[in-house]
Amino acid sequence: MEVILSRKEQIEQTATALFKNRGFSATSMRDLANQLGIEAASIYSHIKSKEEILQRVCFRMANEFFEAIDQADVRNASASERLQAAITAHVKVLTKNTEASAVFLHEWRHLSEPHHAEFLALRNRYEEHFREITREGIKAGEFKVPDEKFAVLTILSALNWIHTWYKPEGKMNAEEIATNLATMLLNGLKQT
Amino acid sequence: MEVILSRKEQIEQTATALFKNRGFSATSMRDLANQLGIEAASIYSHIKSKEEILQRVCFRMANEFFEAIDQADVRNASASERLQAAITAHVKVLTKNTEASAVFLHEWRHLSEPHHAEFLALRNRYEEHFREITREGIKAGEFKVPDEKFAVLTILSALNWIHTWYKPEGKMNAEEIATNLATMLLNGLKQT
DNA sequence: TAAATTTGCTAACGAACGTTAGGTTGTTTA
DNA sequence: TAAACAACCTAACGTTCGTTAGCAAATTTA
Repeated sequence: MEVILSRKEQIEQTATALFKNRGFSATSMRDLANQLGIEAASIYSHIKSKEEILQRVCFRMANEFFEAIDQADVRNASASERLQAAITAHVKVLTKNTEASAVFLHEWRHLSEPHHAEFLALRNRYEEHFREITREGIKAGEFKVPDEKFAVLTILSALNWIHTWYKPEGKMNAEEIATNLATMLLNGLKQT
Repeated sequence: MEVILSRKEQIEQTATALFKNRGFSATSMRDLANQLGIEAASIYSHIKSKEEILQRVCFRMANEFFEAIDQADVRNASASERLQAAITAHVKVLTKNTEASAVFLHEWRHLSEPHHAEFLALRNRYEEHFREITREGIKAGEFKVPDEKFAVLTILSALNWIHTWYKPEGKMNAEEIATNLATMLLNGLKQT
């Protein structure tokens, strides 16, 4: 199933890989052009600036994460079930595109204002979704944990390393990874 | 208790803060000089190159992490107790110096060869310590987890986010954070 | 007090950077 | 078939980069 990419999408994809491996600042437009087999100046027929690429990747991924947990959220379920669903959704987005995820997680700080602030607000809103579920679980007595902020940071931290080692051809598929992680982390919340 | 720093140590410390906040590549020698109140060229009276600073920080931290788990390791103890000790030691190093920890965790990839390879070998040896404990715990039936590599990656991932939010003046001190995290993560390993 | 060391300066180097201007070629649309 | 567009080129711009050379002043050591 070959997907035909426009030149602009090719540039974005190649840049994403470079941004993941070397970082945004350490990737030059000449590096990127070289990888594409064209001249650096030619890239500017398709994009406005180097930062525009970063912006597009960061905000597209933010959207994907939001859509994933929105679709996965089941009302009228226990906090455990809801958190399990959110974790699974998060892991699926992470594993579906590890390179863009890495950029989303690490390179956003090179965004200039106002995009930088806007990104942080989005991220906070995303994390708030997890905090809300966790708070409910604490209130209902499902989770025994001193602080929901602390718990959520720990959970997301554990998840957000996946992009460094996940390979589609590895022995665990995304589903299994999600299940294992969700089980492990939920058990951690339940005990005292 | 004011510690008197040599000029070289001042440079290293200031550079570490900048490397954490903006990244190695996005920090220029002129930025660093400006922060120190001197000219960029003056820095070269004390160090050989920009990368030398990065090398010193990365390998000094690697040493600190090794020393911490070596001192903390208690033989003739259960895997749970040993892992608890290792987690606590790791967290203590992380919280004692969040800036150098951030550089250690994220900026090492800008090391050139052979330092880059040497660093990765050290990191692998460090993680092997955790894997060995976890393997033993699985064998002894203490931990119910499908794969020790997976478990260790998850544990260290959860720990290695601390530097982004930990503040010495926050409501949890390093000891409490370590205890909470160790409890949570160990419980995650024990259940099925 | 003489010598050595530390700490800083100004000036400048060559290289790399993101980006623009202006043009050519081939393909698609009206 | 003419016009519009997509995709790329060469050449060059102004800026910033890490770093070196050579020198000056202050402080420490012998």
